[in-house]
Amino acid sequence: MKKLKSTDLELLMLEKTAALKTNQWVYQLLRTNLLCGKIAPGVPLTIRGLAELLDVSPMPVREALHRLACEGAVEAKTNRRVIVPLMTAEKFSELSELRILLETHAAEGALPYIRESDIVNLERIDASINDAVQRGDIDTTSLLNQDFHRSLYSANPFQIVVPLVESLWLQLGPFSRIAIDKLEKIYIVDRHVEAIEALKQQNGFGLRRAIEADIRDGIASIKTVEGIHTYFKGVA
Amino acid sequence: MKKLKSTDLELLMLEKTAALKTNQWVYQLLRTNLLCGKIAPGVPLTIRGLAELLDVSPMPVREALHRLACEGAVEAKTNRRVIVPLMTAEKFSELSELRILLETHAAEGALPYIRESDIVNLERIDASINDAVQRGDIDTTSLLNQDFHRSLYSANPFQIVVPLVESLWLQLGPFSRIAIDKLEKIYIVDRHVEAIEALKQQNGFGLRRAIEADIRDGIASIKTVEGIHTYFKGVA
DNA sequence: TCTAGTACAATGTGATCACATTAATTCGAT
DNA sequence: ATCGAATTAATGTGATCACATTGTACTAGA
Repeated sequence: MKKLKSTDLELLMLEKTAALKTNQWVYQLLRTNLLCGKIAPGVPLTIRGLAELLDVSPMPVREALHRLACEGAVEAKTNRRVIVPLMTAEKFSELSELRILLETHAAEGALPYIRESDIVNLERIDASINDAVQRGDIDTTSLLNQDFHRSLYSANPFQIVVPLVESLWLQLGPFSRIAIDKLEKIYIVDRHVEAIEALKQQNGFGLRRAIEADIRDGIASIKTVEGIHTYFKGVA
Repeated sequence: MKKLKSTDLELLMLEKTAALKTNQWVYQLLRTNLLCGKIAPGVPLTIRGLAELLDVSPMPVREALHRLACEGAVEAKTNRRVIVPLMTAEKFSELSELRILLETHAAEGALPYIRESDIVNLERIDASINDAVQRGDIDTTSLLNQDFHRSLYSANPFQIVVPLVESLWLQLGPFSRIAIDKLEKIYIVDRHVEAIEALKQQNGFGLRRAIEADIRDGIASIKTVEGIHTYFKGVA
């Protein structure tokens, strides 16, 4: 079996605009790929390897990896290996509970600040999501889904919780991808529509319910950790 | 009025043991000082300035500041200034609510894993806290108080929430110091004793109540943001 | 005295190098 | 052929430098 190296990764690339500094570009790129689950747990991520792959100096990569480690997206082992941490049933359960705890709070906290333009924007994102689901584009679905949640919570100008939630997303990382993958086939209720409806009615309780249900739908599609592992066996 | 510079800071130092790498040492040192409120909001923190102050190369400082920025302890402005962010009433309120939300959850999640030795340890820490309070040592009180909470939550081996909570502590930063400062004078109920009692009785609800009360006691001692600003006027 | 413009100093970023530590490979003994 | 030791390659960290950008100070003009 061929040994995996950083340079063997197949990453989805972002173009490096002139406005974006190199470190930001590297960070965003790695982050996006982690959120989409393009980097499987266990693959060793090295500074020089990624620098070569992205054709940049090691310095911005070093910075990006440190930040991602701080956010829990990657784990710096005691030896010199940096990997996407493996998932366990307990960890997955705890992460999901925290998502519900923080995101229902964040949604309710955003409710008073929601304006008409925010609702229009959320509806636009949800339409894009449905579009991506139709096309079977999991990466885009995953990223847009996070956009929806982030946009909602960010309506509150005194928002503290978004970075915390993003850390949870990063830690769930590859596995939210599985949820979406399976969810395509059982997409019965659009919880986003429920959430938007609650926003229009200024219904805090309904909003919490919709957000919680949205998260739980994802959880439900991954019943066992075994399911997770078989999934990655299939990918790798 | 004399302009503040990084090199004018009066930091409480940690000795640099051989086991500790330079970057860890710098990070821990800055972090500790931020948690104790030794670095006032608005003071410009520069890489080279801190490097000179700590007598290390700019590189570990660069790394530490990036990490602290990622954790919300410091804020990198769009221009080139890095400062401890200013506090607002809304921010303080939101941070406090999140503390209650996450820490009551964390405490309850740790409850099933609490062993006799954990309780002994917590009692030992609480005794040290009372000791530090007697001496009027605010810095130690503040750090030990965080130790108490962290030790409790960390009893759960599948803990995800501790880094998130630590981020909140860092963002509250200087202001928890005020709470403790004032709390010394009105230390009527020791919520930590209540929490330990609930642990002994495996009383989840009581534990949540004790943790929430502990946090609210701190909040109550800072009634207005005006109080915060006058506090720092007095210090600076 | 105040303001604007210019020159100077300081800063963050990126790059490259040296070094100690760790992983990987090779080679030899059994 | 297999296992273990020694060698070699690779990695993260720390240091230093160059450069573009930004803050600051000084000066000249009104």
